[in-house]
Amino acid sequence: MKRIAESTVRRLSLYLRFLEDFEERGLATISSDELAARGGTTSAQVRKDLSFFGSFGKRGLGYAVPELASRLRDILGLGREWRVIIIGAGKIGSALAQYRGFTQRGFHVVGVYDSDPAKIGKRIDGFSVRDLATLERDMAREDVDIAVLTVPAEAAQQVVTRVVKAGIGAVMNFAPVQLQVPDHIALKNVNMAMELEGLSFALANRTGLDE
Amino acid sequence: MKRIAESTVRRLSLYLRFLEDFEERGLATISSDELAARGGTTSAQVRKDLSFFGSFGKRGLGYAVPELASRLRDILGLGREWRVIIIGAGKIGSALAQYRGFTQRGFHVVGVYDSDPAKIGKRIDGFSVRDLATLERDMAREDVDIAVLTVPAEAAQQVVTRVVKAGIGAVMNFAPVQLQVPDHIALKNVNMAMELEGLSFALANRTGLDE
DNA sequence: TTAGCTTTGTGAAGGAATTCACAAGCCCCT
DNA sequence: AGGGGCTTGTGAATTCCTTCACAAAGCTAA
Repeated sequence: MKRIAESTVRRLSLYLRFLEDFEERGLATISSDELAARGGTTSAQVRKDLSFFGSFGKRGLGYAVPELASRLRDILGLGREWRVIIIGAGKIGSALAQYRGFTQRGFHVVGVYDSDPAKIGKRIDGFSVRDLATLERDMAREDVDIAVLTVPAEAAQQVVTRVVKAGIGAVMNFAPVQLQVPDHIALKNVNMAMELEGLSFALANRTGLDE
Repeated sequence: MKRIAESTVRRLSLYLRFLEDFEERGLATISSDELAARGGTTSAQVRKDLSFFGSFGKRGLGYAVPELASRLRDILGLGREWRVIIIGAGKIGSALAQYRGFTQRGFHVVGVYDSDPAKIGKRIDGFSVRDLATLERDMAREDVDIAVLTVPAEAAQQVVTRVVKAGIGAVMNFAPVQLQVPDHIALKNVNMAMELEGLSFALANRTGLDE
């Protein structure tokens, strides 16, 4: 398959959310134009994005809402449950562990880890925080697809090396460092400070930057 | 000034973090090559990014670490304090209110709001959660630069309209909706679900997508 | 002072993503 | 059955971003 741009995948994700909205409201079809208006993009962009994966619409009519939603879920791999561990039971890690949006979209948190003895054993939303030392043993026992890293920046590289070695497929990194991982591992960085600095730049330079 | 790409600003933010690292360790100069290696990019990219704002290096030598760091802070508007309000005192909002990284980089949280009577008045890390109804009155009294939105998706557009009307300059939106704001308002979306779906896509399609 | 090594700054080239624009297809109405 | 009105799917054009490649400059050492 042709390489799909990151930006395309992000938009597919957006489209899906709108489609689910429409689905709930019982609408049968939607046009690329309507989808575009919701997502702040253009109808050509919507059609191009979808065209990478096939042609799902009917000319003159638009897209069948439930069908397109279902196709997008397939494309995005949301048909199955992904098993997630959260490493780092601090503020952010705990908030994420309790975040309902995860489960709603098929991301099932199976474990929360920390290396701080004060946190190990604590209960967070039904999970008992596990000792990071047992990570490898646990991962050998239970399948884990995605690791969410909410550890301090200094520890992040070391931890990611461990989860990669233990066979993780994807990593979501909240630490403000650029992690080194092998090419076949999917890596996403979420960096609050960087986002804020983007806003700061815009404010300082009075540039609108609506995404 | 020429329009600066979003991606460039993100990288500047990264570079700055590395420079601060180097600064702490007392290194005097750094080359575009070293900066690039840290940031997972190329030296040409680093030089091009910087070139939009001037020429800060010395040929044959590289960049003076403290000087470049200081220039980047200026460019990113980190020389001053930005005043931030958080709207939505749920899990994520509370975690952000307590997030030290904000203050460390000059983002000063001046208020936390909610409209739920059960949350109003509660203390979060030194703040008493304010009634959202008083938003406009408060904003007229105290300068606010940035609003962080951690409200439910259904409420987000309505709330953003209010803060924009009240004179906000920038918005960081955690709700999984695409907000409509005037062109002159800077808007950043942080969307956990979208990031996860990016990973899901990568896993489902076995595509490495190191950013 | 000059030669040799290094690294910047930047036009030009190349590549990637978005937008344009239109033929092809579908539906409805008469 | 044919015409009119819409909307898709997609090559081509365009715009935006990254990479190349090299002249210009600085430093060191002899």
